[in-house]
Amino acid sequence: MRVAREKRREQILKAACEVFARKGYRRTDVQKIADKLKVGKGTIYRYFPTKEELFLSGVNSTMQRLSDSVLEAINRIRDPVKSITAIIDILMEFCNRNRAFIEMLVTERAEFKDRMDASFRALERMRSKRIREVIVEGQRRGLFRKIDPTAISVFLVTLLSGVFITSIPLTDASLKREAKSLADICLHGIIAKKPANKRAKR
Amino acid sequence: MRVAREKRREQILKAACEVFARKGYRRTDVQKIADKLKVGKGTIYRYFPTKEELFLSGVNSTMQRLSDSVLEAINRIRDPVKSITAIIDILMEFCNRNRAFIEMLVTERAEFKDRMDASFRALERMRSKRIREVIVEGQRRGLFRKIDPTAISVFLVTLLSGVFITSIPLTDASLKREAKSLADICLHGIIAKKPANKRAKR
Amino acid sequence: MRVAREKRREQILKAACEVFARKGYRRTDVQKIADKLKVGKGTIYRYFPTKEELFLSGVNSTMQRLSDSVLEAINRIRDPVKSITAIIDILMEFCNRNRAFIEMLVTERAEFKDRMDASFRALERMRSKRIREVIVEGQRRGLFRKIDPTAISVFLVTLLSGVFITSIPLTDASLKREAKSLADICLHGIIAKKPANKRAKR
Amino acid sequence: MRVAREKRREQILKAACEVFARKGYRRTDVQKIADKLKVGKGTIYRYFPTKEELFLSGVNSTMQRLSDSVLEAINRIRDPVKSITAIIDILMEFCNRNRAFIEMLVTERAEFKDRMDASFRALERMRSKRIREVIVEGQRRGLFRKIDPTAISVFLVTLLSGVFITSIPLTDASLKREAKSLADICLHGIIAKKPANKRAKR
DNA sequence: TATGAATGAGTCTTCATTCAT
DNA sequence: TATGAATGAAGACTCATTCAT
Repeated sequence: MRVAREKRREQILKAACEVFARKGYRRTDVQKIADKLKVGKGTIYRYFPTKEELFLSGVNSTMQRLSDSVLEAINRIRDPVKSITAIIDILMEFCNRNRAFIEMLVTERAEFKDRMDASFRALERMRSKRIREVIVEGQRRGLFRKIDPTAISVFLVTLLSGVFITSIPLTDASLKREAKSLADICLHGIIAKKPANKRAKR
Repeated sequence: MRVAREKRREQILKAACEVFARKGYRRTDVQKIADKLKVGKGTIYRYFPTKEELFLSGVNSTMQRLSDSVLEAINRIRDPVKSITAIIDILMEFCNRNRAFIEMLVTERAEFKDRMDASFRALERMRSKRIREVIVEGQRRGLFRKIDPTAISVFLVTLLSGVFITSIPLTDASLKREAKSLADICLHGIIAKKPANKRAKR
Repeated sequence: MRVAREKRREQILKAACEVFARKGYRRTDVQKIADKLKVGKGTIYRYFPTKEELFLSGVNSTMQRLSDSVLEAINRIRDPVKSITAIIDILMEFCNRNRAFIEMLVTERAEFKDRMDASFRALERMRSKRIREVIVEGQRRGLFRKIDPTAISVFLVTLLSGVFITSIPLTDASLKREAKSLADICLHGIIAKKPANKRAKR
Repeated sequence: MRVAREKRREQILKAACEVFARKGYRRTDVQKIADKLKVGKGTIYRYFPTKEELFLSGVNSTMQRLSDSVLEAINRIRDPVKSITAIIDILMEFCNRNRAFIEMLVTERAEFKDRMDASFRALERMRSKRIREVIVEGQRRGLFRKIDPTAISVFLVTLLSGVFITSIPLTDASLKREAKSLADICLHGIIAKKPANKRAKR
């Protein structure tokens, strides 16, 4: 069945992501992706020169989407506190929606260490650079504690990475709740603030 | 070269972990492990029935070690605040020491989802159960904020998972420093605590 | 782009020969031929039922041209000595002009042994039959040595075959020169003719 | 069935040459070679990393043998005239004995133009260099006509190349006869030497 | 017990050919 | 008539596992 070029490309990418996500890169037979689409194996190779390219295309396009929405939120929201909350929110939602994809991403790290880390790290660096800006701005406004901004940024990236890989299927409602509590603890910590005199003694 | 059975088993396990860690499960050729040990391939199969078994044995034994030292710390330390700090510390040190292994673990998730998640989740559940106990105890003593203990436990597991995968090579000194700052933010949050009247408004 | 059927056929044949010559039969992708002509792949199949047929058509038509010009020369030239010279000349010029094609022919032998040798040998037999006639005529007139005409014919065919495959790019001038010296040695041999008494002693 | 390493290598090379010779490089399925040896396909890949390498190894080892025996003859024989005869003789015998291989060689030229021509041309150059020396020596002794030695060498190489590809199965006896007549014509030419009265006496 | 040669199922990739548009 | 998207058979190569020595 003939289909417009760009559309077919999208179809293949989507199906491939699903199968890769479910089985992992190595265990995925290109034939399986073809079967899923009820398409000949050759068709897939008309659109992507190798299995690897297919995989990486899926990864990159999804990563781009994520990165874009995080950056957009940071740029849109003026309040640093809300920015932090928003980032956690967006990431959790993304992870929940793309659970399968995340699995894929994780695999990829091991498989494509070399070829991938480039684009991967690039995104990461950009992300943490923006996050750092948010932090510095928050400190400037006296909203955030005056500790090394890098330490905060490392903390956030670590937490966000954790969100990335621990994703458990959640309903929309419980997702919101969980994102909220994560942000809350992230912002206020675990320790009870001793009322009058004694602050957290550290 | 004849060696006591148990010792040889350990040797193989160690070499296997190293190679698996570097190349990933699929990309690791059993021959490579044999080469590394200067041993025939058949020898390896005399100790482990399949490649998969070899891999899983490596994972389990290492995970067990990690789990043990975390639990030991929790059991030993009576102060909940110090427990939190200690857990982060231990985990970071472990991850720093076993970077290669972590890579392996990560791969594994995708590869062995079915066979592995059992033992994996078991550890995780146990770990978060103990962490939960620490939290509840902390709240009982008025040290921790009175919020849903599950929320805190989820927060901590998420953060620790992040530690798990974002591991970057660190010197012992900087490792300590980073663990400390992570624990600090974890405990006190990001928000500046407005002194007298105004609390963090969120 | 509509073109008269016969003309289009020629175009395809020409392009195909060039590509086949450069890459060899197996390594030639029909797509490449289509690309070269800026034509759809299907179009080619409208003119030639299979890739093999396309290839063989190219071979046959070129071989026919060569064979025709050799025979024409033999028929036109009445002097057997000049005939020999002419044959060498024509062949060398042909090989020089169709170097790429020759490569193709050579490949073909291995690829199409069965289907091809028929037409190939046919030409060869015909050619050597004519050459034999030239020789016999030369002997009748006392121009050629009275040795087994078959031996001479075998010698010539062998030499000509050598010309066929050793073709090196030559300018027109050096081609002429080389053809001349080849013919010269072919006619007079290598051995110095001892003047007075001692003839070539063999 | 286990076999000594070197011996197995030879077996594979031999079988491969035969199959390649019969079917051509491209049409040969490595499986076929394995079948012929009643061996697993993997076994072949234990000895030769790729099909191409297997092919080239066969070519090179045989070419080496040929080149060696030609050079040996040239070095051994002191009489330039006999050298010429010997070269033709050796080559014809070699071609007759290795007909299948020759087919393979011919294919190779087209398939491996780049990778192969190196070793091919090297041999060729070496061979024609030695042949040239024989010619110059013959001229020095007044045995050969005083024409450009390069012309003679080109003539001989062309003729020998022709021998190479026109090989037709021959009995030992007819082979000897044919080699003899080829050398004879090569040495004395076709033209009858009209002295005074006596015709070419042969 | 230790070895490494042998095996062949499993996969990626190519490309001649078909056929809906 | 011309096209080029789709197809799937064919074939190179890998590597876990077996087993004779």
